[in-house]
Amino acid sequence: MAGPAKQFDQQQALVKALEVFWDKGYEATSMQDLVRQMGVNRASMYDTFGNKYELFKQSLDAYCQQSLVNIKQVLQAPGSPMQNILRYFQLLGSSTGVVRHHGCFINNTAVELGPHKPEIADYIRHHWAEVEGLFKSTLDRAVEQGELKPDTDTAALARLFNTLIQGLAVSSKVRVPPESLASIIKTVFALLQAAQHQ
Amino acid sequence: MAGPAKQFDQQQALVKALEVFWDKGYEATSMQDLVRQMGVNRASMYDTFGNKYELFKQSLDAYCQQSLVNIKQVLQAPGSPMQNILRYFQLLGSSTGVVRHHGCFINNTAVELGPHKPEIADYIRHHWAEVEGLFKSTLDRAVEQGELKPDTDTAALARLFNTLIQGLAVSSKVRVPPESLASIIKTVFALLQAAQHQ
DNA sequence: TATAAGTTGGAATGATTGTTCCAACTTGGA
DNA sequence: TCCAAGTTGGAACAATCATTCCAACTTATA
Repeated sequence: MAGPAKQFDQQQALVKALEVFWDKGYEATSMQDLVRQMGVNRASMYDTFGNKYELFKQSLDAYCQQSLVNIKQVLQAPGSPMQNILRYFQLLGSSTGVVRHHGCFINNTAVELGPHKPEIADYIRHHWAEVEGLFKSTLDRAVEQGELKPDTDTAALARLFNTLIQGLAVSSKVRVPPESLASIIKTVFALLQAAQHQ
Repeated sequence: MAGPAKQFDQQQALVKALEVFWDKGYEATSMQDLVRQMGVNRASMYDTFGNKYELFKQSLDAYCQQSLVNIKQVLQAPGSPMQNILRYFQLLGSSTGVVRHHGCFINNTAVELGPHKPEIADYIRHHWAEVEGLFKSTLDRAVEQGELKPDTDTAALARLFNTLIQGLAVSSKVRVPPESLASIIKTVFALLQAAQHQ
């Protein structure tokens, strides 16, 4: 093979594309927007990433992988499993968290494209299954360590947590005050706490 | 005033427009789609509803009003307040409910337009405040009737319910099996039940 | 029945959409 | 130092976008 190497960093360009899709959504993002923000030539973009839809899927994939890394980092930290889960929810509501930032890209994509792109719906469903798996194994450790009662349905609780995250992400879209969102998390953990002492 | 009356039912046309926006979202819906589905002339549409954005807002308003009627009908039914709330969640997951249908139009709109149209974000935030108000007054009745402990934070619990609805609506977009969603609702109510006997 | 107000279909608008194409340029291997 | 492979900028593409405009038509009132 001859010819010059690409004049742009492929990974970095993908992150730029992700930011645009994250902010505007799939339909509202034009190739013009992408070319401008990515700082890459039109032809190079098509040559490297295929087309708008393929580029979008690659952006989604990058985001999901990073998301799993972030979740693991918090949930699998040493110390109390339940405290780790609580900390994860608190991070969501922090200034850099999904709730205060542009919301969650996966959430946006599920809503916008889920019903019309089965391929993307499947991808997200599987991603969420992984997320819930991480929550479940953390909850199982909590059971082992006596933080939760032995008969706890950890799988269902893990699904509840993910559903709650999606709900918080949607609420954040209309600028619900952070205190309101914090009170929701507090309520759930208080319920969980109370149910242990039955 | 002279001249012929409109040859179409304004209310009926609005419902048709709502269906299209509900299915495809704001950006992905073209005026062509609307003209076709509404069965109305292009010029009549602009004359009657203004433009695409105004038509969208009127669709959203119609949906929200109907939504409040539906919620009231279930929550304010005679009998146990907590049973009414449970029944509302079960209806969401039924064959005609939001979870199995195209999802919730308010949810879709919050995600797609919330961050970029403050006017719409405000509208939805206020609508959700009304919804939460309905849940809260139902929960307050539950406290009065001894179904919930007197120190229950009914406002926070009402917010939790709405957040949960939003989360379920998002999950439904990627065809999460209805049993999974049902198990989440079951878990929440079991937690609530358990916390009463502390 | 004549007139004016209002509605309707369809063409036309200019802007923007995603994508393709091509000539100019750059660089690795012989 | 050539040549071929590959990249780049920018023009060009047809299709579609939301919106406007106008002539033909319909109807309520006088």
